[in-house]
This record gives sequence, structure tokens and C-alpha cells, in this order.
Amino acid sequence: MDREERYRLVARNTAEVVTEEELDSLLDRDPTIYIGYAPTGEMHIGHFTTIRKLADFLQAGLEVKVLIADLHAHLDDEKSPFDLLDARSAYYREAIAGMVGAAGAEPGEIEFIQGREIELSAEYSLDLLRMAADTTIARTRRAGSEVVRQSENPTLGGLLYPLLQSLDVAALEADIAYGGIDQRGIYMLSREVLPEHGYNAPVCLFAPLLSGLTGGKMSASEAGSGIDLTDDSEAVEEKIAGAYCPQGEVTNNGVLEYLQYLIFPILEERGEPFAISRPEEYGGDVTYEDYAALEADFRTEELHPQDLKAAAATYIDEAIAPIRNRFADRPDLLAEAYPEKYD
RNA sequence: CCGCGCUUAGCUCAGCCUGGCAGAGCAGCCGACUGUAGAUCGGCUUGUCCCCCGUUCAAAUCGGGGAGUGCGGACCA
Repeated sequence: MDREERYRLVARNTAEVVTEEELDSLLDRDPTIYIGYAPTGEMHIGHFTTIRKLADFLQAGLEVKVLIADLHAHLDDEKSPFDLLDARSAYYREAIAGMVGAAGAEPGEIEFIQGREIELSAEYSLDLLRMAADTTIARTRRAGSEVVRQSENPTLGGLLYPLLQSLDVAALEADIAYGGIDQRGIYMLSREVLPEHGYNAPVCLFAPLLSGLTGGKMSASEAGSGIDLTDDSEAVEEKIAGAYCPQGEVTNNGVLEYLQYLIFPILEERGEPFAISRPEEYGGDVTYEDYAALEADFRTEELHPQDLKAAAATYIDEAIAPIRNRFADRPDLLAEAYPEKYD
């Protein structure tokens, strides 16, 4: 694979690359890219779109590491009780492996690392304290404002969070930090502070955050705002049917975004088109080879939201089915990770 | 250790002084209108009033005890 194609694969469907020049020069070799997930709430389709890109990274020859940031999950306002960190970590691993597989890649090619494996060494602790000494509270609050739960009386844990995440980059020896664009503040801090402590500033790659199905940003706390990986076919249909989706409007349109960032890349991997069945009255069946063509038809109102939704629901349901099935075989993983819900 | 504040619907809170059917806004749900959704209009739902004991015909409200949470003071070898 030539270098240009590798760059295209790595950078496609991202919200921002910091910086493009730095990323390009990294492709002299096979760099290491990492993404961290704090095992808190159940995983959803938003996670799936960021994880799907891991398939792009693998295909481009990058070394891919996934950090299960268990301590982060507890440091951030105790989103996960300490006693549930192991169970939720196990659940996250299984879900992530399932998503990588569903994206058409080999989960075995991904290296999983547990936060506590790297975050409790004497060296890491010393670096953390030294960073704490020269980082202001205002700076770390700003860095974590989009990620760490905000409250009137924040705990120290939430303030340390961005510093730990920065040191994770160093401890994992990652060249590239990958994550949702909400992570931007933290990694900008990393780029600032890591070099002051003898480490390289990471190149950053940010995935877009998808719009919620009810309009506005997707919110994990709002049911119906996003598709859960454990949603059954009926729930997927209902949520897509109820989605905010103005005719001809492509901005803030969760349905289109799911297709662009998740469904079309998966179909492309398989070499299949996106097929919409439609009453003759409205133009009859139609298929799209790429997302741009579909978006163009939607924009010109050639393609009506109702026809789009029906097809989108089918494809999305099919995409999450493998993950759903994985957990149907392992109900214990969910039950132990979220005992209050699955009792 | 001492003092003060707070705890009421999914969320933000009012009500407490002066006891009398538990409320508002937002959210949510259901209809109407749209070949989807939203917007708009119409309608509807939602409660361990933190817990226990007491006073009272009657307690979210008053008294006592407790819990959780937050703030302040003191202590600072």
C-alpha cells in the first residue's frame, strides 16, 4: 500500500488531525496509535464509529493499542464504583473486540492494556506528581472540561484525570493519540506538557462526535438519543423512526452520520452497496455505491427521510447484531458490570 | 471537634416562617398536522417530600433523634 493511501485511510472520516504534517512524517515507519476508553456506562453506536476506524489503522499498517482506562472511570466523579471496575473492564474488552470484528478487522491484532498495568509504576507516579506541581488548576480544568463531569465542587480526581491521560500516551509509547473530538482539550494539554517532562508530544487524531437522534448532541443519559449495542431490532427501528431528520438537511442529522461514519465504511470493506427499497410512487428502489452519492440525493430531496430511515434501520441493526449476539452468549458480562440494571 | 446550609417529579427548583387535597418550568408520553422526525397546536403522566420517633383532628411544613452532602471555624504536634 502506498503512503498516500495509508494517509488517506488513517485520516479519513476524522474531525481533525493535529498536525497533518506530523502525521505524514510518522508514516515513514509504522507508528503506534492508541485510544483509551474509561469503562463507565454501556457502550453505544457512538463508540462503534470511533472503533470502526481501528480497522482503517490496522489496514494502514499501524500498531493499535486500546487502553481500558479503569482508574479514569473511577477518578471521574466515581462514574464507576471502584468494585465494578474489573467487571466493566471485561465488558468493554468484549464489546470492543466485537466491534472491531464487526468492522471486518481481526480483534487479535489489537493490543489491550489495562490502565492499572501502567499507571501505578513508581516512574509514572513520580511523573504525575511532578506534572501536578507545574500545572495550574485552571489549566487542567480547561483541558478536561469536555470530558470530565463538571460539578460545583469538583474532586481532585477529575483534576488529575487529564494529567494521567497525558502520561498514558508516554507510558504506552504511542505516537498518535486517537479519540473523539471531545478529547481535544486533554491532548492539547498533553502536547504542551509532555515535552516539558522529557516525552514526545503526540500527534492527535480526532473522530467527530455524532449528532443525537433526537437533535443536538448525542447524550448517553438520554434514552433514544443514540442506539445501544444491546438494542434489539425493534428498538433500532423505533429509534431510527423517531429520529430528527429534516428533509434535505444534512447537518445535525444523526441518521446520515451513522451511515457516513459506520455503515458505508463497513459496506465498502465488504464491497457491497447501500440498497433502499422504495415504493414506485416515490421513485422505486435505489442503491448507492458511496455515501457522497446518497447525501447528494438527500440534499436535493430526491431521497425522502422516511425511505432513508427504513433502510438505515435495517443496515444499522445488521451492523450491531454481531455484538448483540456476543452478549446474548455471555449475559454474565453485562450482569456483573451493571448489576443494578440487569438484576 | 464545633457551627451553619442543603436534601421535594427524570432535571432545576418553589412550597416550610403562619400545619389543611404536593406544585411550577423543563424533560417525557399520547394525539392532530406533515409521506419521517422536528417545529407548532391539543391533551396526559410522573413522587419513599432523605429516614425514624413524637405533637396534632390533620405534618413536606412544628419538636426530637439520625443519615447523606456541602461550606465555614477551630486544631495544626
